[in-house]
Amino acid sequence: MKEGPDIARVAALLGDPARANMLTALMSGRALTATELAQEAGVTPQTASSHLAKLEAGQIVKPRKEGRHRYFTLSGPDIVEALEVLMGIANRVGHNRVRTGPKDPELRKARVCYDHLAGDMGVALFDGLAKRKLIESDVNGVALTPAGIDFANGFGIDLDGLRAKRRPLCRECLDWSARQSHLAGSFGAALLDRFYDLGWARRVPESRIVRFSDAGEQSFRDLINP
Amino acid sequence: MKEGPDIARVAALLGDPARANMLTALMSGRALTATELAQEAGVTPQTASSHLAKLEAGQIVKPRKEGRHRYFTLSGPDIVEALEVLMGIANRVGHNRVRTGPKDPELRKARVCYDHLAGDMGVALFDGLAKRKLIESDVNGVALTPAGIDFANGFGIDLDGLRAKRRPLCRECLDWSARQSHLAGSFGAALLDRFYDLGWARRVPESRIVRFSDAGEQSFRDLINP
DNA sequence: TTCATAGTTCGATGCTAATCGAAGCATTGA
DNA sequence: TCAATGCTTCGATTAGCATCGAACTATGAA
Repeated sequence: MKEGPDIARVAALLGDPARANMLTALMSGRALTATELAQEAGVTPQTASSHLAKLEAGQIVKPRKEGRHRYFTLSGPDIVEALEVLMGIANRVGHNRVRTGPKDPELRKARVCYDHLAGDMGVALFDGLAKRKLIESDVNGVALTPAGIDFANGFGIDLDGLRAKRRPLCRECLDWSARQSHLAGSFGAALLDRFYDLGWARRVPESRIVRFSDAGEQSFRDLINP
Repeated sequence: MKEGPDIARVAALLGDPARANMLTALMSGRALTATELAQEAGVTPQTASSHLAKLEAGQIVKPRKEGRHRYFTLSGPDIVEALEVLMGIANRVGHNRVRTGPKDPELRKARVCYDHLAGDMGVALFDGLAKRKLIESDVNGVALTPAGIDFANGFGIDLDGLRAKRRPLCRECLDWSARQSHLAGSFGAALLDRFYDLGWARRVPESRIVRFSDAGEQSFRDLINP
């Protein structure tokens, strides 16, 4: 008999198109209701309910009851990690969904990865901050330099507040479309929040796309390439 | 319509018990023949052939023809990464098939997990490095401390060379015989290579067992418990 | 109370895929 | 040439499961 963790059981849960669509939608970081997830997956509420029951039993998602809604979130960061790795593989071997809609180019350019910026602009942000020596990447991972700390404070980010949380400040996250690192962690999330607040960009509803205004994109370019 | 990489297709390939068994066996890093993989998976050669054809079409494994054998290997380090992440999730949510660990005591003591050390000694290595504060583990994973970087350089490991690769330097890999973490990633692999080079240990052919010499084991104990 | 919405359960259906026996190639060795 | 081994293809069987219509429960609003 085989020993060890039963990866087939977990992988099978991620291996159904409808469930994969739901989980991908949850990577936006928002909690979604059962009905919303049904729409995301393109199935009826009954089918979605069956899938969600399976995902819940397998502890892939966590439900939270609120009024007559049930909101679902991913059960942990390891799920996000697994989905990202699988996306990387699917991308490498060319398993892309055949019908690449009009959204695809926008998605590759700038999208939200859980709560931080990914896509070409996410990678550009990471590289730009590194080139300006605001972040520094050593064997431990990424960290803010002293200059980076000054920058963050000047940019309106409450670093002390972020540090109080358990979550790491900076973290690399591999981008499936660009195949390079972008900036994750609470600092990465805070940066994206500031972009929203400054009006540089906004979320396109019902998708993971982050759309920059012309002026916002110019400001962004100035930021990373002064 | 949905956009992005088709993770369901990849996940479904990993989501069948027979295929998952084969892939887990290939994590030993050795190339295995179709018949060997059939035995590992506990299915007949015909069934295994069908599975291998699917895995090959999905570019999860790579075949290499040699005489009248076909040797299979995993198609890339990202596959290993995916399997490791899935193992971590499966363990976290308690999806274990485990009743008993590896029966062979030697296998339980020290074996290779793809390319790094697993088993009791793998766990001891992880704990020892942590106790010496050479590695540090936070919510997002493991990382080398500054002292760890010095140690690695002094131990003959080319960290800059390792970092040039896309593969993560440090990663926790859950040990299913000891049920604790051992050290994976390129640094974990480099450590095991050094053990071989230093003559501390060698691979037992035709198995995943790593056999330490008496002197080698003593040096290993000194390393992790100075 | 009555109606509307959110979500689930049940049952039927239909499709996919895993499995293995039997037979067929292909390579190697005698 | 013949036999043995490694592996694949074919065909039939089976089981699981995704799907949805219909009916049911629960919450909230009028």
